[in-house]
Amino acid sequence: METTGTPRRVTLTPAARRILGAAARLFYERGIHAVGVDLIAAEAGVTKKTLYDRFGSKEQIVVEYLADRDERWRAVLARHLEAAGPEPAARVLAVFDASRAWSAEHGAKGCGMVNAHAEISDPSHPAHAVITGQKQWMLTLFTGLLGDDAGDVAGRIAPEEAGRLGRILMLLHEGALVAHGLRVFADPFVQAREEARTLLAAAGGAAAAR
Amino acid sequence: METTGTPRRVTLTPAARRILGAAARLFYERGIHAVGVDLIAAEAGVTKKTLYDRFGSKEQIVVEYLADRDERWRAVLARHLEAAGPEPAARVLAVFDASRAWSAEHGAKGCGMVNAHAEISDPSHPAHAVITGQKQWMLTLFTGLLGDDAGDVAGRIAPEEAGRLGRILMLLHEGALVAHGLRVFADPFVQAREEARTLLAAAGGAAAAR
DNA sequence: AGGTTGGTAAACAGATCGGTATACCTGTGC
DNA sequence: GCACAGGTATACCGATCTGTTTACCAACCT
Repeated sequence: METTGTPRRVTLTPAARRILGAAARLFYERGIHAVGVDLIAAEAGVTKKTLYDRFGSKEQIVVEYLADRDERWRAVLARHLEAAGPEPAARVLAVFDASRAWSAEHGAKGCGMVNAHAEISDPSHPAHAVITGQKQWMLTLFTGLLGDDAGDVAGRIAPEEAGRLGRILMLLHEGALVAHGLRVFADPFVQAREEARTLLAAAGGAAAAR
Repeated sequence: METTGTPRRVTLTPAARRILGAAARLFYERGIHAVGVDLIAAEAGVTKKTLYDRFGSKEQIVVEYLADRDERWRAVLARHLEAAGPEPAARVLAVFDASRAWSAEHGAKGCGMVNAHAEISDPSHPAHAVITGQKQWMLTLFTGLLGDDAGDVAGRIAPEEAGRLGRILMLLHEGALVAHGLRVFADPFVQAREEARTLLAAAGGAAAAR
């Protein structure tokens, strides 16, 4: 599973790192349009000139923010997947565990990609590809965990069934992100994980019986 | 099922109606912060003075936009529920049908409430209550359709099970809204509806067997 | 010794933001 | 006959927006 994209268009000097850190926090908490570059510079303890020397434009900071957030999420996810072992069911459940841990620390307002998408109308905006890219990647992850990437392990299921089940898992996962961000009810990731477990047990049972 | 809230803080003169219509379209398509009052007034064919005479502030237009969108969604939903008849399972599936129809016409960018929430950081903002109110109402709807509101019809299930299943349906529904808005895959409402049907069949079967 | 890199400090530019003010017009109800 | 509600048209306000400019400084690499 390669970590595609993110060729890092910007050299991350110490100041640039502080800018990106401040921007990430502010963009996520208050929204992209609501945060000005002056505020980002002030919070990073940096002058506006430095900010524009490093990033060139606010738009570029937005792209870098999203790409960086995606990268950090995938790193957290990779750790959970590694700890889960080779069984498809365990690996799928590990995704929900990873999301629960991630959201507890960085997800008080739900999915940063979905939130950014709400503020970006232009589909040709470079951030748009980062956003939809992550969602596509997550869908491929779910279906891949159940099908192709499962290898010859017990619990692997047929491709068409992996596609269908992967999409359902995707819906549960996205729903949990929203429910968490809007505090619809407590512990949505646990709820989603439990449902995923039931689904996998049925599918795995059927696969084992086949 | 009462349509609570929305006491309409504003007298809807013809001009005000055009303002609200233009604001609704622009806010949803481009985001709230990205749209200025000058643009709203211009699109509505109205002067800024009229706009401020009717609504008093942009914030008020935002609140009215969300409350109105919520109201119109509930009207569409009510029609679908009415056509579905008294059986809980049919009524739950009707929610997904309603969302599919609604999203095909007004949902190209996903859930307007979730998108607005992404732009509003202040929890004391009057729009915040409208947003979380709708989500809570939807959760109550799902659990109610399966439990209390089901009356003495066949297919009614135990309260704790209605709560659990209602939350799962909520996750599927929110996930489908996101998947639709970000075009993660085709026809997410159909996918969610199919899964809901499977879940309801299992729960209803268990209830019937009890 | 000297150029390059990564900074600070601070002023500035042009546009746009939400919101207000003044003057004038028109239909309706009493 | 006349006030009033609901408008148009237009100019204006201070604040904030993204982005630029000029001047100076310290560290590092050759």
